[in-house]
Amino acid sequence: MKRPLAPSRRVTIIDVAQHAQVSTTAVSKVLRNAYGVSPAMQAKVRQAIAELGYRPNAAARGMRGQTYTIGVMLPNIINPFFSQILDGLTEHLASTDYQVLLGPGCNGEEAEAKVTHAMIDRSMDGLILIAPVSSRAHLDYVAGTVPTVIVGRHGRSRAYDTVADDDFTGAALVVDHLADLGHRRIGHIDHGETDPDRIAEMPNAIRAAGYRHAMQARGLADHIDIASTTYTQEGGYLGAQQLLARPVRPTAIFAGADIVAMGALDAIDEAGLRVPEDISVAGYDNTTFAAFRPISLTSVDQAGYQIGANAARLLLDRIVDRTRPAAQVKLSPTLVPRRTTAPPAA
Amino acid sequence: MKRPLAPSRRVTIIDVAQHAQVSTTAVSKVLRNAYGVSPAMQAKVRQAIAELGYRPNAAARGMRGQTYTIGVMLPNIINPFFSQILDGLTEHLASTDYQVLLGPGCNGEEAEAKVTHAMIDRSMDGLILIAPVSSRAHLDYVAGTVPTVIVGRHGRSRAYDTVADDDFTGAALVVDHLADLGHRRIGHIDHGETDPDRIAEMPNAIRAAGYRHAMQARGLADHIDIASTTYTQEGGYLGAQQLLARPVRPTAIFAGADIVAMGALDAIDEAGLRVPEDISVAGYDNTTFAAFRPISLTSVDQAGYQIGANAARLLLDRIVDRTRPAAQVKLSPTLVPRRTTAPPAA
DNA sequence: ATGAAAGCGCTAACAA
DNA sequence: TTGTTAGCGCTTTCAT
Repeated sequence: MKRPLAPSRRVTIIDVAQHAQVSTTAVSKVLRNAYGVSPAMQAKVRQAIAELGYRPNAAARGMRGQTYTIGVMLPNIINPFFSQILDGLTEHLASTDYQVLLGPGCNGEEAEAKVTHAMIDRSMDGLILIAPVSSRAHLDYVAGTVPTVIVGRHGRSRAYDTVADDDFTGAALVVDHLADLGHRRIGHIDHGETDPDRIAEMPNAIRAAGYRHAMQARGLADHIDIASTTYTQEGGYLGAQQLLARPVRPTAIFAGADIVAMGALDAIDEAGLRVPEDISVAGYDNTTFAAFRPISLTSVDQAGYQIGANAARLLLDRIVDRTRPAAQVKLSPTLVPRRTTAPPAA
Repeated sequence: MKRPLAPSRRVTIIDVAQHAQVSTTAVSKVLRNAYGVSPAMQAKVRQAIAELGYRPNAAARGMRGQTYTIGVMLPNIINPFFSQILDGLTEHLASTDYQVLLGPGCNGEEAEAKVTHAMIDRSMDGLILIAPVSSRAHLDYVAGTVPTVIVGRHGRSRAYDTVADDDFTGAALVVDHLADLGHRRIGHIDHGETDPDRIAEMPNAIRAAGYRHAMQARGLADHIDIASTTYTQEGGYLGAQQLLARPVRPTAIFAGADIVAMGALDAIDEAGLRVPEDISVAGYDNTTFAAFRPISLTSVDQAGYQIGANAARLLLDRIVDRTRPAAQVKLSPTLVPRRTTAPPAA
């Protein structure tokens, strides 16, 4: 650690300029790969930067130009699906000058507002909001203030781009898989939604709609049976209890999320039933634990990595041109059959 | 969204000052709860702030004073243990003016350096580094630049505070649990470490040392058997394969992390053995999935929430007084027995 | 208790 | 192509 002994004042653009015998403007231009710098100048400046170990002060840059920071808001950090999105994002941004910073575990509109405001206050160059629950009004406000991409929500807006997996099709994949196995009484555990905006936009609502539609398409309209709880383990437990208490029990349960399926397994085990012999169970999200051998849960894999990569691409585009028309990217999920689904007992 | 039709320039401290008929200095003081403002001034300014919907520009604040931002570096976002730490952190910081931003999924020294630099470049007021793998030199450099707390690493330094769980004791909890059940041949799967600094500081190395020590303390020194791989599912798989191939097989495996235990279960299942009838398995971290019914893994719970809360407290202290002596907080883990451990076959 | 004014490090407009 | 200069929005002396 070679450092001057002086009370280490941080190296500034002025130090670099003096060291390289050029103007600060020149240094600034080199930093931003801006137009109008001779190769000789480039070399001189880069060398000075390296020699002094200079790093630009992001706050100062932010006062005039960009901060080279992209904010990503996540609903929580435990869902591995988000981790995949993040991988796609960071990998796509790795070759750029942008740094990704995450807004931590928020749930509910208030927390989301706090995080989005914090990011705007910090002059971030662009925002990626993953599965936000905020109102349309808030999303429009955010997108009106800073380039924004919304991930995992189906509503479209002129103000922001969206990237989402096709949850409607994903639900159909599950229904078809179970129906192909011979199931007819296929129940669904849903995350209940009452707000009309949300019913139109939130993935959980789309999955429920996809379930209904697919059941009809398979001629199983009479067997549509939804337990409306929440996308939590507890919700899965309660939802499965409801479904198991029906006069005629379903032979398969489509849980709207893997974590919901975990709760369902609890209830099924408590009821003394076996999976998949007595009842099949499928989840959604293909979370890491779905693949663990003792669980081996049939699930739907969202193209997390691609979602992230697309979001990054759209955001960079929009930072360059804030006026281009909003884009909607929809990606296709795939079914991952495992050992929790099997033909129904004869 | 009532906003002026003008190309919405952001409200600044000058707008507030004019609106409240006071100086910008006064507004600044109110913002920072600084000394020397009359109640009347307070009221006037606060009202103006509310009426204009003013929010301070963090970049501008950072140029002279604080950014009110705390950076948290996480090794990855999928480990639920980190999520608990984060809960403790954010809850402790919720009542303050500080905003937490996360540095995303890094693995390896290079990525850690990138994130820590990015946080320093953005003038963050304090950093919390969770389970960093960087060299002591880099940690000292970071801590010398900005108030820093290191979480989950056992080395101490004058430059930074540390918060860690007592992995040595945690490993003993597992060994004692298994020995109490009657096991003698207890194998361990380790994340191999060669660097001397790391062997002294990294949790995995401490766990291995704790395992050795506890085995000796129970008079089982002859049965110490470590498969040195990595803390991954793959590492667990390979490690268990090694242990199962011994001339005399262990009756219990202590995996250094829950994810490692998942890999071990794969290998055990492949070998046609049952858990816990033929072999017991214990993990470490008490990750969310350990509690899922099909897994039900005996594990060690680290006091994640407390770790986070302590880290936040120490950091705030240090931001106030950068010269106070460094503190080391060590918290106690607890064993969570579940269904993967049982007495050995007779 | 209050305010005027300097300046943090950088970028952008403009001059040369 | 290069350099000069004026701020960006805030905090911090330092007067008053």
